[in-house]
Amino acid sequence: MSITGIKGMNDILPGDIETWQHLEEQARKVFGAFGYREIRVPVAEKTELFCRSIGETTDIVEKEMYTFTDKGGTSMTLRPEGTAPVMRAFIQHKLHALDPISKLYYIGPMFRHERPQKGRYRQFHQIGAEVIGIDDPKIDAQVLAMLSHYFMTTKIPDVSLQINSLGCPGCRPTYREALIDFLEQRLSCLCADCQRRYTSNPLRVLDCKVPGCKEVTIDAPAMLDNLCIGCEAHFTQVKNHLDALEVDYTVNPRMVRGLDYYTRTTFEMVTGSLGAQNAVAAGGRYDGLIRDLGGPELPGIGFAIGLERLALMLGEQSVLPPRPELFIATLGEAATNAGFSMLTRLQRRGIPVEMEYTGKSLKAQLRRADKIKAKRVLIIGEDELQRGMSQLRYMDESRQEEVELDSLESLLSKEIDGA
RNA sequence: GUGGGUGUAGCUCAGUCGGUAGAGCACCAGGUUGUGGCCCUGGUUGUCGCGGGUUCAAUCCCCGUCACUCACCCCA
Repeated sequence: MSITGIKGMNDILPGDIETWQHLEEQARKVFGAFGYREIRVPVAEKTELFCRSIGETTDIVEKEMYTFTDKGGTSMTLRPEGTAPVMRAFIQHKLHALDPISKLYYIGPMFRHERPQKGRYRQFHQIGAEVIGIDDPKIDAQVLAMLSHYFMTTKIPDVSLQINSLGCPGCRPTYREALIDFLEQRLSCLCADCQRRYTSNPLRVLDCKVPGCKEVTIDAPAMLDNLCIGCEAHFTQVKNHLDALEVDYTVNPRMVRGLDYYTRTTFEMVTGSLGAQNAVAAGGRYDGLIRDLGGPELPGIGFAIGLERLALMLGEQSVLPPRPELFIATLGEAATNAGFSMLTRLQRRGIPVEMEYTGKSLKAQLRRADKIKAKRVLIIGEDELQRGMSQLRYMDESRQEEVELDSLESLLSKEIDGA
């Protein structure tokens, strides 16, 4: 039995990779325009970083982390998400001392030991963005405007933005108590999962899909009705700015987050076309995280986009691979050697050129040229070579003309640059 | 961690009410002693996921196992 890859960790092959490159290029372009710069951090961190940031009692920390001890006895973990490592780097290198405002983005793999299914894998990829140092509601709106714009430019179909506010350490505990009181009276009506959630994470009961639970919680107190004055004002302004920027959204008062560090504004980009995995991007504000990790008292907001999910939505092979500008077909050893030199010369000029190396029939060479969708084919035969000529065939138009070998390079350069 | 589905050619799948397998696509060659896409002809490729059981005989039935997949939980 040959060796196979690890469950839930996938290869991205040529043919699919073009879609990924497109998604990444668009992100660099869009995020760059909004003033974000890339940061690269390691895939592994000390385990403690994730325990402290994500929350000890979250599913991620309790059962989904790839944690191991290295030879020096340090407990390390393959990052399950990107925000905590970026904040760690931000604090460690004191980036706030250089500039009070940081806008950062990252692209890379994350790891969670879950049971794989459609759109959910053990190694998955995220594009994330973070803004540190601004708590103005305008930045919340701008982050959402950028996220929406990214989805628009990448032509991801059927997504909608949902927003909510989770309050702050001032108002959330009060609300939580009120919710627990409400649920306590109706505990027997809740599903088994929700009875468990009641103690572990009561807010999650609001997010339950079981019809019975939905019915019970229909009259439950909502976070949005219990925000403190500051959070209330912040959320209102976020909505006003979103309206002004013409960003479409709906308020979903039941949206909850899986990570403990979120405060105030939270949001998800959701779709109906991915089965159970309806979130393709998610994020929110985390005003206490940097301080909790031992850094300065600075607010932050950010999001992460799930690349596998976007690629699934766009469809495999949705982005075509680049076409070779030229395919060199030759007949006879002398012509083949001349063609091989020509091939390398053109490639050094940066022009994508291919040829057939193994002396097959002209028919076979043209078949291959057609298969790889070469735009042109250069045919060099014995007699042409002696006259210093060649046939340049334009495949899409099924026509060809005789050109001097010496003038080919300049001709090609002109045609390709002119296009 | 729990439950369902599926494992036959590189891919998508058919099939044998138990007698060791086929199609389409793909690939290769020829039809055109030097010209692609369409068409025609021919050709290559399989431990029928793995292990055990029943049987004269198992790819097919039974048991186990592994893999993939979807869903629950949770999440990007």
